[in-house]
Amino acid sequence: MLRISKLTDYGTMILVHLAVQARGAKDGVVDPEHLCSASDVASGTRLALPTVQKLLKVLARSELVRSVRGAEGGYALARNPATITAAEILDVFEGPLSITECSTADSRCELEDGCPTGGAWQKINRGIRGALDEITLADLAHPPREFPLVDLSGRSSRLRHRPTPGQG
Amino acid sequence: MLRISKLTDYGTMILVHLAVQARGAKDGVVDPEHLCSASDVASGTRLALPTVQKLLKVLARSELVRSVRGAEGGYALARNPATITAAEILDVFEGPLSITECSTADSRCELEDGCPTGGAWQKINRGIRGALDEITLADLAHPPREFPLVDLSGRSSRLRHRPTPGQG
DNA sequence: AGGATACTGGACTAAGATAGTCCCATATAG
DNA sequence: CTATATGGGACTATCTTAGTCCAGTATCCT
Repeated sequence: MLRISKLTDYGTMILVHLAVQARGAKDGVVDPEHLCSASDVASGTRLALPTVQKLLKVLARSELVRSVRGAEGGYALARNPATITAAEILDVFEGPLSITECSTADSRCELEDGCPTGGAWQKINRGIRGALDEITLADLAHPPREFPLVDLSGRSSRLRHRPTPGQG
Repeated sequence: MLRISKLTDYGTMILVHLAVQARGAKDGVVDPEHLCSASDVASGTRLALPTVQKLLKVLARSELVRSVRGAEGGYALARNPATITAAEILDVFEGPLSITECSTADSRCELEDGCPTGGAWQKINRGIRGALDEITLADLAHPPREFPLVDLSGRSSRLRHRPTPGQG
């Protein structure tokens, strides 16, 4: 379905949570240095703690989130949300995005000569990446009313985020 | 990976094969009515016959390919390749594309109120679909030199299509 | 120093999706 | 009637994903 995985979806929620917290959603004080523990994020996003821990570890290894170890430690965005794009987020969780397996490192097209599609998928890739480069984490963290919520299909206009089972 | 499945990739190869055959690649005679049997397509694309049969059945149920049963039967494109978009092809094999599970029919967002991402993914969806609507099957069937083969990653610039195992 | 807190790294398992194959029924040409 | 082909669907092995858990390490505070 050309669909991102649930973990990527959850990871985006986590990033949004961090962005909102840094913006001072809780006490009105803007503090880009504000650290959130994994527990904070889990309760704030209603995701299961182990899952949140796993995803925060991945994020901390990326350039998007920084971490502080030890008591009173936690996680915070490493950069301004306006400079973090959806393309970067997908890269972190799903690797370099490409619509087909070729154009990745281990590409060995055994039908290369017989493959009549040429490089058209690359053009598609560029279009997709272009769309993803346009959206920033700041956009995602905006309150819904800032987006007109254009409904493409006449169905739901919200993300569906299920809490992971086994908690709560 | 935001990656399409192998079957979708194979299905696209099949469509390209049908487009090229109708264009008269074999004997120079343009014949939009030219029927290809599943065996023809399998040998032409070097994909395994059972896989090709399966995919052609899916395609025949869509509006993209028509079929003729019985001896001397086969498959042909139902429409001009220039009117078949990549978005349609993905729809056939992977269902209506949406980057997250919401905005599909069975959407029940249990965190709807707590979900702070608003409708931004919808914007991403629109961008992606826009890119996919720009590419037609005719583009895909063009010889490679018609596309500049812009290499996004400094790696391979061709699709990787592995023949299905179990067929010599 | 020592305990409490909290991130780090990786292993592990269950569930689901995917890829691929095969069988039987049906339709058509000769 | 037979050979050729599509139609529909079941079936299975394999891979990926989702989710959990454990042992290790760093830091704060008393």
